[in-house]
Amino acid sequence: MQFLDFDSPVFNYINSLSPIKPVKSVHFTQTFSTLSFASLPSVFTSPHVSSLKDSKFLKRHQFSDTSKPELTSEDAKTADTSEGNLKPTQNPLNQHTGLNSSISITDTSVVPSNGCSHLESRKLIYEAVCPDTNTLNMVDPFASSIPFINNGSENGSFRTETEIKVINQLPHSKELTACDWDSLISDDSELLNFNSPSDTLMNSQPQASGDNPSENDEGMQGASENHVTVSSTSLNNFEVPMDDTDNEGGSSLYRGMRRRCLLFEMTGSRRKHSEDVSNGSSANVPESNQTIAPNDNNLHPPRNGNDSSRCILPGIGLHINAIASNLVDHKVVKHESLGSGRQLIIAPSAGYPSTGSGQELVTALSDAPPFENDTGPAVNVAEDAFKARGFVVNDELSQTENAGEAEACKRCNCKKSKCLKLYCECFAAGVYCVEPCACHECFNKPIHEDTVLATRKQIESRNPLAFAPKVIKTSDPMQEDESSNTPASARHKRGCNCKKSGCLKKYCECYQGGVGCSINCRCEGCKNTFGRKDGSDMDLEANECDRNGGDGSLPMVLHIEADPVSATPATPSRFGRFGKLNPFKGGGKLQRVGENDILEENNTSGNIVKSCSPNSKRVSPPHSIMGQRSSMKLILQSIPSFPCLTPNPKQ
DNA sequence: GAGTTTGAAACT
DNA sequence: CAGTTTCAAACTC
Repeated sequence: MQFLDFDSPVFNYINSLSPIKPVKSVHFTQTFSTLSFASLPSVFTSPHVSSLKDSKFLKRHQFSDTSKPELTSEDAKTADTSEGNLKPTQNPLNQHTGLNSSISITDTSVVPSNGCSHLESRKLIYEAVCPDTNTLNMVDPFASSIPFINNGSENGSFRTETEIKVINQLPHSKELTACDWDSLISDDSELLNFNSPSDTLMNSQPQASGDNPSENDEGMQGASENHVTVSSTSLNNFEVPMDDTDNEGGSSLYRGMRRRCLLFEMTGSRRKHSEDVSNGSSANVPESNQTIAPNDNNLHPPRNGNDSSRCILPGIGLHINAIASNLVDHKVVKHESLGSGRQLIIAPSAGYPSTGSGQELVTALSDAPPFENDTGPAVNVAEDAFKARGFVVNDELSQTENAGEAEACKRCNCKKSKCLKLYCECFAAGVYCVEPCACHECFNKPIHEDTVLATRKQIESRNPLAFAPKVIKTSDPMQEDESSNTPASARHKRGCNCKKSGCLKKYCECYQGGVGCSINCRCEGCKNTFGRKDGSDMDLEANECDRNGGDGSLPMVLHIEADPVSATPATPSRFGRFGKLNPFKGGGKLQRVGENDILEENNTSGNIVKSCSPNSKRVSPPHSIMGQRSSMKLILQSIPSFPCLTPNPKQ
């Protein structure tokens, strides 16, 4: 905001577009962040998840990678040096923001700053497809959200209804169901709101993020130097050059948002770059993948991939480990992010977050000042930010962060699997291995993206839920047992098969996931403190939780109330990561995890995500964020609800 | 840090 | 689908 010249034509223009005032943008920021998280919808990878999904993933994850990856050593240097300037790629912001960009009044025609017109076309198609792929939505947390985001981002502008319509008209668009788009478009007002914030962001935000230097080298430079070009409305253009002076302070929020956006965009941009550069790096990717992910093709590993902190792979479901990792990553982000914020990208998970999450973190950090109530130490701020975002962040998370640095640093140690099997925690969690990993002959790196994706596909073909979150909340009456109201209501998707551990050690996935055993378990001598297979001892849970709470070693479990519509198990974790919810139902509003109040308030909608830690501790919503709630809601809605729940086998 | 245990994942 | 093998995390010392 500060950077913005309120008097500038651009600003005026923006104002005219949106009722929202810049000042409020802050809230939006969070909201936005939330979106990011939210972006991931649910999740289960369904068998359908096709390449599309993958592709999306790739993009995402590129985002994540982007943070570093894009930067070549050279870039990195420049970026770093310039970082002060906020390398921030305008692109990211711009593109990404596009999402928000209501402003984006944009012409659909706008060519992304990136300049990849053809890409865009692809993207368009892709977008169209995405909506369809309910499956995607369902399946890939990343994917679902991504499409929109990416689209917007890639295109550099968010599509307005008109745009959307146009898209529909596109050849591929036919795949889209009208409903899908409708849902997307459905609420203009909301959309506007949503956008407006972003607009603000756009304007206000400097591109601090250096996230995608590569991507936007041009854009960025231009952006930084230039001022917003409203004309095309493309976000990219739109961007206001925040000059180097990114305000670290207030703008920081925006910055965070941007980053997220950037991440998404980055993917796309990355891909573009990668295309240029690589083609062959990766080995064999099934055509399907390629076709599906037009952009995916040549992924560039950001520098080897090593640099990239974990990159989230597309569409992978949450993994118990992932959760922990995420936590860890987040933490890391905090520390690092404070500085430049690039590092943040790490989203885990999945993560989801991935990416999103990672960014979120970043955002949080950077944003922290604005949000933070208490302004405590950076850490606190970050945590607050998390909570504020409604992340899955729950106490557990906090605990984990506090306690678990070691945990956070955990990485895989694969010797023979090449990190391409589910044995590998990183791979299973949908993230690339990073340097901290002690793996040998690791193929789970961006550089081998194609291989990774191909392997993923293969595994999914064998078991569609292989990458689905392992712990899910079952509201299914059938499965639900007495424990249903407790965190234990979450259950391991497959159940454990413990023979000797008594389900009291982390060998047991149920225990590890902080959930009780269920009828799905074949365990012997179950003593799971979170809930025995027979349903007894739930009372122990509380105690256990408390105990565990201390170490925070156990992953938190999100509870998602069963969505009648989506039979898919809501993956707690995923949601948590991405914060998205089931967009499926029309109007369903996503709730922030952990904010019980909100949940209650919005319960009517039906889809609710709750975050619970195994501890059952209640997560208290950030006080300061109240205003944000509304924004979140807006966001949620503004996020296109995924049209069809029905899995679209066809990608 | 090395070795053992464990159970999921993968294979047959 | 069941049995076996492989694998890497969790655990123990």
